[in-house]
Amino acid sequence: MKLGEGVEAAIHCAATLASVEGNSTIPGAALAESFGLSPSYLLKHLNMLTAERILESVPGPAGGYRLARPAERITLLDIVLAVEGREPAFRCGEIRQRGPVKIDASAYVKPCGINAAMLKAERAYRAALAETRLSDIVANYEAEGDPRSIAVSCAFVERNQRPQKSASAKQI
Amino acid sequence: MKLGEGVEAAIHCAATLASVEGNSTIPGAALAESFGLSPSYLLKHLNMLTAERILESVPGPAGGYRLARPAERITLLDIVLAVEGREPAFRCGEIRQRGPVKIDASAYVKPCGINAAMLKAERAYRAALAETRLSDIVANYEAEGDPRSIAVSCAFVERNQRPQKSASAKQI
DNA sequence: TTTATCGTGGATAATTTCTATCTGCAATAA
DNA sequence: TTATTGCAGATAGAAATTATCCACGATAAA
Repeated sequence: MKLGEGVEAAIHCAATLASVEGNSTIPGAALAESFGLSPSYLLKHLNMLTAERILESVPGPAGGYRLARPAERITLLDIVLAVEGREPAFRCGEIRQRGPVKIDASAYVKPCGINAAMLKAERAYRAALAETRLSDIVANYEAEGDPRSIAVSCAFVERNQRPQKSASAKQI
Repeated sequence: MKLGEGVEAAIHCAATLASVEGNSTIPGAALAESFGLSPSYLLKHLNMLTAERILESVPGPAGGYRLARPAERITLLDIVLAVEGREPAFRCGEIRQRGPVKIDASAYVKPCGINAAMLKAERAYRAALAETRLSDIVANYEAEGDPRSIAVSCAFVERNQRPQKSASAKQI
């Protein structure tokens, strides 16, 4: 069981974007630099977040990314599913049926109990992720984070956010 | 987020071994054949289960594998951790510190809030897995599984289980 | 004692997934 | 128009997973 490291980057970017004012945006390249990540690859993850309507992108010079809705309505589950995909971690290969003794497929119509138990656990996992909102992450960081680290973050946002004229963004 | 397919095989094997009588064993090759898996690779997973004291192995011509303790005291979590390892799915790479703006490391002594939230979710996942015992899986299968499928399983165990003289098994 | 069966561990290869980069294209503010 | 930015696709490298093979030690049965 493993999560791609893109998840961490995606959450950090979303948390950063939660701090921009109004409908301002931050360019993807700036986000990549602030986390020491390769821009090309980070954009892949940002695109996935955009495709899932978690971020909005504004093209053109002065463009960039911003949250598609308030941080109170974005959960960690939203972000994890956008980056990692919606498929469950456990996929039943129905190896029960793969042995040498072949019987009618109708004997396997009932879902495998093992699969059910694994999916139940994954529901618990997703439920826990769904309980944490992006705004909780930001609030906790602002309340308990080190002042020096917060100062760096605020300075970064100040320096890179770009106000947008209208609320227009990419409509898919 | 993904689980290796060895997990499914491991759980099925453990469930099968839960049906053998007394201290009898089943050879790994027989288990592999019954699930249509490559023997060489399945044995790797069985070895991990053995190393984690979930299975016991008996060498020699009449040897094989059996549960190391009653199915009531084996949970899905035991098996998943044995096969997939104990490391959490989310590993915080502390990308907060990787940007161009370097400040003292003491600013990052507090654990990342994102990491805490992800680990909390994983605890929920593991707790759910720990609630399901191997005996539950077997009982559910015997109660609700298709009779034809159960007949095949029982016949397989009958055909391949091998009584052992003593309770001796590999002592690591 | 000999032999055949079985588990163990290491080495190795094939396959897939993840990570990373590059390039051309579309959109848009200046 | 021009420069900046996001977007999509192709591609390649790295790493993990999956799979196979072989030599070895242990052991029950002949």
